[in-house]
Amino acid sequence: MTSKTATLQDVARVASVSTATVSRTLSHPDVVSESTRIRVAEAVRATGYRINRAARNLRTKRAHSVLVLLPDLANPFFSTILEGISRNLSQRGYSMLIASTKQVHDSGERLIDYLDDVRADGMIILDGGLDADVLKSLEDASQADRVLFACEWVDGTSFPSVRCENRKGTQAAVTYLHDLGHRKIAHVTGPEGNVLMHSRKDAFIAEMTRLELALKPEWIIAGDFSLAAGCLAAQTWIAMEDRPTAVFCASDQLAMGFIAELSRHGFSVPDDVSVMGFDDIDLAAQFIPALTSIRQDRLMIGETAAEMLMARIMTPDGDHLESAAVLPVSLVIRESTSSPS
Amino acid sequence: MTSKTATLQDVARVASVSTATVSRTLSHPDVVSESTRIRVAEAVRATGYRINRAARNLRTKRAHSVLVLLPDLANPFFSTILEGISRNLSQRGYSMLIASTKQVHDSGERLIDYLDDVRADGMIILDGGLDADVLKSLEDASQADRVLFACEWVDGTSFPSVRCENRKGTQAAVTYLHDLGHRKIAHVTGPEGNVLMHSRKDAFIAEMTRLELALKPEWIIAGDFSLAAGCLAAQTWIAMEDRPTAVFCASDQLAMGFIAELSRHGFSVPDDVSVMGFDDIDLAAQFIPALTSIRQDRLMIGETAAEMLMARIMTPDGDHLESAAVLPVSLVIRESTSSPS
DNA sequence: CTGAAAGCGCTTACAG
DNA sequence: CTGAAAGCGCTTACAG
Repeated sequence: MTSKTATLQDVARVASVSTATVSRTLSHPDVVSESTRIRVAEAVRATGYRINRAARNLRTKRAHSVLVLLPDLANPFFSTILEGISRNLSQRGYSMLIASTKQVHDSGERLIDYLDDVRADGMIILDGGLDADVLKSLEDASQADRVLFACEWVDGTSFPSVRCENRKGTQAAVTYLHDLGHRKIAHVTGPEGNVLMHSRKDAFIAEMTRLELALKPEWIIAGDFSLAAGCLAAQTWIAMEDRPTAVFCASDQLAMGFIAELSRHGFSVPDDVSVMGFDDIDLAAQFIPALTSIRQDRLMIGETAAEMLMARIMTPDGDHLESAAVLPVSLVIRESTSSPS
Repeated sequence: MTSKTATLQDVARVASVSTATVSRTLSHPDVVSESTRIRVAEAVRATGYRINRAARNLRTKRAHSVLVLLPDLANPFFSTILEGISRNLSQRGYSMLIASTKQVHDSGERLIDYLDDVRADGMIILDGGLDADVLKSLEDASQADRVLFACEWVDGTSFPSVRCENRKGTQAAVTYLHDLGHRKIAHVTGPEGNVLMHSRKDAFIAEMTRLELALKPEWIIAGDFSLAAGCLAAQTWIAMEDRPTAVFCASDQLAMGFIAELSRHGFSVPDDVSVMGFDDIDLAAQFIPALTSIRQDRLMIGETAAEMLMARIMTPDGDHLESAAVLPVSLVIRESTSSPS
C-alpha cells in the first residue's frame, strides 16, 4: 500500500536541508557539496521520493515529452521506428506521445496546439502528406525549431529531417538487376505527390539512363505503397506485350502484392520475372519467395530522429545544428530475383 | 508568431469575471449562468486561450493520460489495437503514453512508478507475460483498480480484462475443418506459459474430443506466435509418418511461416494440407494462399479497453463495474483451406 | 555552497 | 450563481 507520495518537502525535512537544496541536488548535483549530495540521496531513498512531473513541468514550462505524428497508427512500417524513438527518449526521462494526423485533423485541433508548453516539447512527423497550410503555420510559429521530419519530408519547408538514402538505394537496386543481366526493368511507384515516390522514381530514371537502358513510359507503373496497388501493378504487367524481366517496387508491400497477384495468374517469381522491394520490412524475409529488398534501418531512423530533436530542444538557439541526417541503406539479396531466363 | 499563451487570468480579465468563474465555465458549464457562459466563450476565443495541462494536473492530481504497455513495440499485431485505444482516449482529451515492458524493465523503473499521480491515471497492459512478482506488487497498490489487461491476461490475478472469444474461435476453426471432411487435425500452439496458448490449446483438445476425432500427442506441435516457429512446425509436419490433413495454427504468423516452409519443400496449400491461422491480421488476406483465419476485431478490443479503463478512472469506487469483456470473433474463410484430397 | 521566498496556472471548498 | 483566497509541488533568481 503506497500511502502518500513523498514530496520535496519530505525529503528536505529528512535530510535537514531546504527544499531548494534538494531540488538543486537532484537536477544539478555538481553545485552542491559532497556531504549534501549524500544526505539528500539517503533521504530520497528513505522517503521513496519521486518527482511530481506536473509541478516540475508547470514551473519549468516544459512538457518533458515528445509527440510523434503518424499518418496511420495501424501501419506496421512505423512500429520499429517508434521503438527507436521510444528507446532514446525514455533514456532521457522523456515520454513519447503518439497521435495520427488523421485523428488530429478530425479532432479539429491544430498541430501547433500540440507544441504547447505543457503537451510536448517537440514533434517528430512521419507523414510527408501534411497540408501545406498546416505546415506553413507551423513554420512561422516560434516553436518551429522543435519540429522534425523522419522518413518522409515536405519539399519547400525548412524543417530538419532524417531520411534514408533513397537515391543510393534505388541505384543499388537497378545496378543489381542490371548486373544480373536484366535489360528491361520496370518500376512500380509510390503514391503521386509523395516525396519518397518522387525521390525513388527520379533516381530510377536517372540510373536507367546512366546504364543506357531503354525505358518505355509504360514501365513506370503508378502505385502507392500498398499491397493492393501491387496487385494492380501485376495486372498491368500481365497485360503488357513487351514485358519487363525485372520489376523494382518502391515498397515491400507493393512487391508482395505484385508477386501475390502474379502467382494467382500462374506466373512464378523469379522464373517469369524478378521482383524486388524497398524497406526490408520484417516480413520480407519470410515471404515466398523471400524478397530481395533495400534495407532501411528503421530502429536507427527512430533513434537518430529522437537524438536530433532532443539536441534542438536542449539548445535554445540551435541554428548551427545539423539539419539533416541521411542514413545508409543496404541491398539484401534473397529469392525473388535471379538472372533472366 | 504565437506571442504569449493566454492564461485563465487573461480570459477572466477580458470577460470581466473571476478566474474561478472561468474555470467553472470551462469544466462545469451547467453551474454558471447563460450570460456568463457566453461571455467566457467569447473571451476564450478572443484570447486564444488553451488550458495549461501541467497546472491543471498539478491541481487535480491527475495526469489525464493513460499508459499502454506492450511486450514489443515492433510487433504489428498491436498497432490496430493502439489505434482503437487512441481514438477513444483522444475523444476525452486524454493522451496515450506507450512503453514496452522490456524497456520498463531495462530502465529499472517499477510498473507502479508509472501510475504516479502525474504520469498516468491508468494502464492498459497487452502483455500476459509479466513477472508474477511485478503484478503482485501492482495488485496490492492502491492504484490497482486502474490497471486493465487486453488481449492477454494473467491467471490468478484480479485485474479486469478485455479479450476475444478464444474458446469459441478455436471451436469454430476445428468444426469448420471437420465439416470440410478433415479427420486428422493438428494444432501449432503459442508459446509455453502464455494464456492464449493454453486457452486455445485446451479448447482445441476439447473440441477434438467432442467431435470424437483421434488426437495423437504429436499433433500438438509446440510453437510460439512467430513466423519462425511456424517454419519449424512445418518441418515437424513434413517429418511425420501419419500426416494430419489440416493444421490449425494459434496465430496467423505461425500459419504463414508454416505455409512458407512447406512451399520451400514443394508442398502446396491447401492441396497437400489445409492450414488456418488465428487473428486475421491485415496481411492474412494478401498472403498466398490467402489465409483462412479467426478474426479478432482489434480496433474494438482497443476501444473497449479504453472505455472500460476510463470508466474505472472516472468512478472512484468502481467495484461494481464489469470486470471482463469478451469480444466476438468470426471465421473468415479464404484459400488456405479445402476438403482433403 | 545554501536558504527564504516568490510564483508557474490552475481548481475548489468556503462564503456570500 | 459568483468571487476571494489558498494551495497543488516544484525551481530559481536573489541574497548571504
